[in-house]
Amino acid sequence: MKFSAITVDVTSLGINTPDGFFTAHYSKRGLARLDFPNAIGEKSRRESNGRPVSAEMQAWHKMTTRAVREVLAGGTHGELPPLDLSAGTEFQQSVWNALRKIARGRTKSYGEVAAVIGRPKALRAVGGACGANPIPLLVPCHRVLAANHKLGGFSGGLDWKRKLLGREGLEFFE
DNA sequence: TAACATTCCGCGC
DNA sequence: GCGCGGAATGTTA
Repeated sequence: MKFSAITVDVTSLGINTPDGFFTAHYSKRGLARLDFPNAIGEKSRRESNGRPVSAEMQAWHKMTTRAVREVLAGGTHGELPPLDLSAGTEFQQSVWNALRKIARGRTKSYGEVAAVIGRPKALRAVGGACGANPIPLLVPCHRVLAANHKLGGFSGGLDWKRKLLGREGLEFFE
């Protein structure tokens, strides 16, 4: 089931946090992507395209900003803007949906997540879906560990995963 | 077809 | 217990 990429104009807005400058991308449907500060050429960090941002989008960005800061501080995020997950396949969306149900400070293994969505043997694919997750932090892909309670991997860098888990109170990973 | 952010089993240490 | 090698596994580009 594929959906060839439609071109949707997205607006990029920055989020300044004690941990760096995140970038949020919004489509008409909601928050479509969230980028870590990290990284490689720190791509485009331009704020919107010069054009005024709609009131609705400003409201979304306000929620996103607050949510990101709260998560970084180790708390629970409050209200979130609508998430635009239309970029993912159905399988990926069901995985991301399952991830959102993991409470703060809790973890699941890739196998458990696979079982939750009714495909116990697709555990390997769950890993792939996590890697494709466009909205880390808000979709807590960092709470998924390997079965033996090992870290597994993380797109944004394993140090992030450790840091986030540590701030949620899992002292094991400090 | 060839990757994988997996997991399980059997080794040897 | 820990680490390594190898095999089976579902989804994706």
